[in-house]
Amino acid sequence: MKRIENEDDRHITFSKRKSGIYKKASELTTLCGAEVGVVIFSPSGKPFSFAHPSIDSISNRFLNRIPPENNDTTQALVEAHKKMRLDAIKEQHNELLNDFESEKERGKRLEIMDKERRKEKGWWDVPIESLSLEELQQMYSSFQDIHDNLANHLRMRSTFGESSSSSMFHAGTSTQQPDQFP
Amino acid sequence: MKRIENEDDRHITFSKRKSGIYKKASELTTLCGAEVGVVIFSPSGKPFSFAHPSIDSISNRFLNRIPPENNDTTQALVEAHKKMRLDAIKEQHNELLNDFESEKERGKRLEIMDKERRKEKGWWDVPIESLSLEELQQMYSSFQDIHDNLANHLRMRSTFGESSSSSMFHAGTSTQQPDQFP
DNA sequence: GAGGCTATGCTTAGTCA
DNA sequence: CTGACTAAGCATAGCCT
Repeated sequence: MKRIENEDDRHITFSKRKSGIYKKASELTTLCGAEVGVVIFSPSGKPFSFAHPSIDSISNRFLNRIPPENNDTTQALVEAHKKMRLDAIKEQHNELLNDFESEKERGKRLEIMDKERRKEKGWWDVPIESLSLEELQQMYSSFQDIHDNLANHLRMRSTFGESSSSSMFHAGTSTQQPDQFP
Repeated sequence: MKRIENEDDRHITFSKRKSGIYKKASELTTLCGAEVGVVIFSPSGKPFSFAHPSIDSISNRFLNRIPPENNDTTQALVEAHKKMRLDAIKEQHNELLNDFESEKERGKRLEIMDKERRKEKGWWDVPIESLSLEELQQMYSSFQDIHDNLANHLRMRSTFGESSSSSMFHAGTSTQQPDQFP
């Protein structure tokens, strides 16, 4: 499976397969009741897209809104869209563009904050769900080290009392020594 | 062709066909050099997505910008019915919405991580020497809990495991890779 | 939930209109 | 760019682990 070099063949294949994907997508919606959106850029950069039940429904779902109307058939939606006045679409388009831009900037801001906080606060303060298996394993062994560390400390204290000399020992500064997970 | 009524069958079909669509999409990119993005909501409302080369690349292309960083690795983030053809503005409109949704999804993800991180104030990052024996013991058992928690998590993952290796598909939980641990 | 298996039917490449 | 046609190949429903 590799790139089709002949230009005409490539275009034909693109068109046919695009239709094929649209069909698969619609079948998924009818069979499973899923909502599907597809965006495709042709090799020449032309944009195509498909969505069911409608773009609005899918975007509303993203925006946690209640769909204003959800009983429309796809055909009806297509007709409705065709009937929409050009300037109305353009207006919405521009509005969306603005929203998209601010949303994108917000995302960037959050991401930067995220990274900075991670630097400040340390590697352990991360939601477990978002970690890969390897990262989780590393975290596990790191905590094991800390755990052992604390155990030693407790043992020392209860044996020799408060005689700790090194003043600024932090629990979390243990060195990483990846152990095998049982 | 109609909705599958049996719930189990419907879920299985959904999962298989989703993979099928992802495959078709990736084939389209390799055969024709197209860029494809797919967003799917399962019948239960769970979001899935697929994109090649990446969501960012596609949205940047749409915004006529030069991609800030173009890693060709396939990423996960994000189909159909009889073919319907839309005019160029409608298509652009849809694409913008799709990209907007993806961006929103990403923002939401980051925000959730942010909140979760805010909740926990890093209570363990305290000099051990400054703790009383009692506090130290509490800390010890807390770390034991975390430790056990991680162990459970690891066991669950390695048993029922998310198919974490194939990076092309993801279940909408997170695409964010945390920084590497020390 | 994931993956293997098989018969069936659908999709596709190639070609022409 | 779309439609039709055919042979070959692929996806999938259903069933099982």
